[in-house]
Amino acid sequence: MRFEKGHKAATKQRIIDVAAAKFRKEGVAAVGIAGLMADAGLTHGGFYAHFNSKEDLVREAMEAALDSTRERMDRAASKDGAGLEGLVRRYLRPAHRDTPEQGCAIASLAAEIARHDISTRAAFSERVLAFLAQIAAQLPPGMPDEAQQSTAISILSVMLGALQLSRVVTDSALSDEILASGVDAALRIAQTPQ
Amino acid sequence: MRFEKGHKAATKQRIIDVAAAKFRKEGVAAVGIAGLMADAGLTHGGFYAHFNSKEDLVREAMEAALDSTRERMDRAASKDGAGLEGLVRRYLRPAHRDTPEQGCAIASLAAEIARHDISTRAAFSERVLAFLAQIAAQLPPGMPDEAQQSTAISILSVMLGALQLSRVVTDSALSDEILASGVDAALRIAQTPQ
DNA sequence: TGTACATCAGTGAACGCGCGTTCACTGATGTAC
DNA sequence: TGTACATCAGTGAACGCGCGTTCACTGATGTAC
Repeated sequence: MRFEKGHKAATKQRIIDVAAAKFRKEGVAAVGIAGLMADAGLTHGGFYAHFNSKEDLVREAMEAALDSTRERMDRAASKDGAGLEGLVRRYLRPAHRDTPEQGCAIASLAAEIARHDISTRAAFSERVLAFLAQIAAQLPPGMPDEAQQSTAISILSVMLGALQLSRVVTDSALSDEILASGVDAALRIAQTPQ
Repeated sequence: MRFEKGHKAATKQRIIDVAAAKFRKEGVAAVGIAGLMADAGLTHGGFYAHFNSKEDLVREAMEAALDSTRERMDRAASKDGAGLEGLVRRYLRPAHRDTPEQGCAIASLAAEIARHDISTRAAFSERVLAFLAQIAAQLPPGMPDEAQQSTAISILSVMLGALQLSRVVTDSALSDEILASGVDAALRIAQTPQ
């Protein structure tokens, strides 16, 4: 063979990683195959040796992005027993707002993915459920199961909404205030009995 | 003149209305000038008699969309003294989830607009502030000003986040649950003292 | 009142460009003899 | 050990198409004489 064993798989992973960053930063529709492949150090023709279509890459890149964000959130919650507060503060910090290319793909892509194929949305949904389970695991003990699910949904909603608002507004003081308000609200939702 | 007085202004308004719906339904990047003009009953060449660029239309259509949504929310809050609960329930009802083309452009377009020109984002910001003021006006009396602003931000965040989540998940029971959880959380945020 | 001309919203061909996708080809390596 | 061939990841030209934008033109009307 021309290439060492595992070379093709490594190339595919590189394309996925580049795509996961570009999609989050620029939006799926704004990213072209040629530019993407160039960023991965390849020419566009080789793309279809790795993926059947752009939509296939969208699904795989979005899965990779969401999995990596969830792992980061897990670490933020575990570190020093920081729990839900650690997770929420990590999610709603300025560094996350300012680096969407490494950030949560729900915040950067949910509205766009909602207009994609059902199969892409299904894969997205699966990851949303994983996020919800992760948040639920950090809730105060003694909460009934349905209340846990509902509370986790509300916390994820406020995190998403606040991150997006903080990214779109042009007043940086307001943007910071949005992040801070999101943290407060998320923690209050976790504490308030249903 | 070939056309009655006000004809050109009416045509421009028609283009804006069509664009406001298409952008919200399909995303800005996915909407082309030619298709847009065809939907307005015109040919694409005439577009630049009304707008300097697509970006100009994006700004105007987004403004129109946000203003109309805010008016609807105002009516929902005023009707029968429904207040904040009326507003939130209207925002997070299945009909809103299912008709993004007539719905809130913050939910459908915030992430995409965050990647646009600063001037488009500034116009967007202005409307976000108007939404926040509108929500603040519905909060229980006696809340300090900063708490009002912070609470309004959190309520808007949870409404946005929940609407987007409800649109992207593929399980319709979960989607309904997300809307219901969003309503609960928004109302609890309004009631909880800071 | 009748004719010539000015106006201008809208038309449609054309511009260069990038899109997603296909495909014949390249060329460095491993394998067969 | 040396040569011929098979493999296959990656290349780059080409496909039809739609993009945003420009521009010479149309043609129905209002105005000037």
